[in-house]
Amino acid sequence: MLLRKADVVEGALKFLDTEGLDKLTMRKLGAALNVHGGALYRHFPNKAALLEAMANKLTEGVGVPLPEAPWRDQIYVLGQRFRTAMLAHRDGARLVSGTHATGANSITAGSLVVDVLCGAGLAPAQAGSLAFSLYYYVLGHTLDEQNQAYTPEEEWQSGENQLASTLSPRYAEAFASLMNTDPAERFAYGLNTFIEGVASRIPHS
Amino acid sequence: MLLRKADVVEGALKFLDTEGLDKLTMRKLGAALNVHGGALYRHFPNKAALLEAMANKLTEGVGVPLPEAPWRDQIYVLGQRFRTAMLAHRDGARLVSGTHATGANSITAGSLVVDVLCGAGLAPAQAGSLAFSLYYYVLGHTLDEQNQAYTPEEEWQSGENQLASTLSPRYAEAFASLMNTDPAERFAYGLNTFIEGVASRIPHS
DNA sequence: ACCTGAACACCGTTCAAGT
DNA sequence: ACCTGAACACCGTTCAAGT
Repeated sequence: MLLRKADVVEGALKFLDTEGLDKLTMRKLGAALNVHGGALYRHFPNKAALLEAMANKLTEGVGVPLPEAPWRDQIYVLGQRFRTAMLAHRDGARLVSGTHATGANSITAGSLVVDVLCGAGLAPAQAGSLAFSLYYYVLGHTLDEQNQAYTPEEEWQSGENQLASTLSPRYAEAFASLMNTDPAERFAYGLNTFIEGVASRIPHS
Repeated sequence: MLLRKADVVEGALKFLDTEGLDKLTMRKLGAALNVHGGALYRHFPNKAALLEAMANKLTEGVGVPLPEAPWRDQIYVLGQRFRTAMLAHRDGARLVSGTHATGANSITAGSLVVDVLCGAGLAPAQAGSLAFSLYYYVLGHTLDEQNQAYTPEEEWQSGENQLASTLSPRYAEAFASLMNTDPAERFAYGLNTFIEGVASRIPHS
């Protein structure tokens, strides 16, 4: 029953799906792997390293080579890939957001974005800046989506809605319509809006 | 030496500046206020409620009425206000990102953004969607800024840079230039790029 | 090399009892 | 009403000792 590093990461991601990130503790994960909590330190120097390895595993596919296409489509695909990867596991976005994103996968993905944007006509400095902007948007959106998915409906209702409607009828309408549209649709809308912003930065296009 | 709710929040924000969010524990905050940790539960039902009150206090000024101006300028000001508010305290962005943003201030700020965008010609549903996009960008950017400010330079150097340069020279160049430009400038660039994206969503403008 | 068992130094939270 | 003192049920992490 000896464990390897990859077994621990795999088991941790499985644990994540069934129990959630809040319950992922070294002792409980150990128990799920039929091992004491302390034994996990033979494979990872600390919990943060485990979480980083999990996040890295989660975003594995994001940086694979892109099919030839116009730059807008390529950026769109990269954003969609990143979101889909995080949604593949419960609390995936929170897991990724909590790590330092210093893993190999985020680097290859980031360099892909930069390459695409440079190919579109942007200077490297601007491409890098906008690559991070894209990252913030996708991560933030997916984080919100996933939090609401696992949050009881009532809680959101109580806090936001009642205050909103007394404050600004337009805000109430906007908020209500947000709750009624598919998150994937909202995500795509924001992603394309971002892409149009990027387009405005490209010289003479 | 009796404490009021506001005293606790104020003391907690002061503690945040000197010690950081990671060290902000009920016991230590209590000690800083000359009180035992358990006493804080007379003022807040739990730690999450304290953090939410802190985040709410932090973002107090974001939602104050805007001077008359073109919508682009108004959105720009709102983004700048939000970033500035979070930067005003150590770990301010992390504090805000950890709470459910259900406070009164985030609602007034959000409704301001929606109102401005609707005034610019957007439908409420789209305005709401883009208001969240803006929120994700500003929060994500400020989070990164603030994390790097309190992170030893070496750590970033080791992980990112060495891998990046072997992977893609353009990415390495982009990354290096990012480290050498003022965060405020990068923030403004991304914010204006977002605004141009929003502009592309406005009918016949 | 990998794991157990037990400990250390903490957490958030609760609650009788004091003032 | 607010606080103390002490406890409960946990954490991450370490480390001798086992196999």
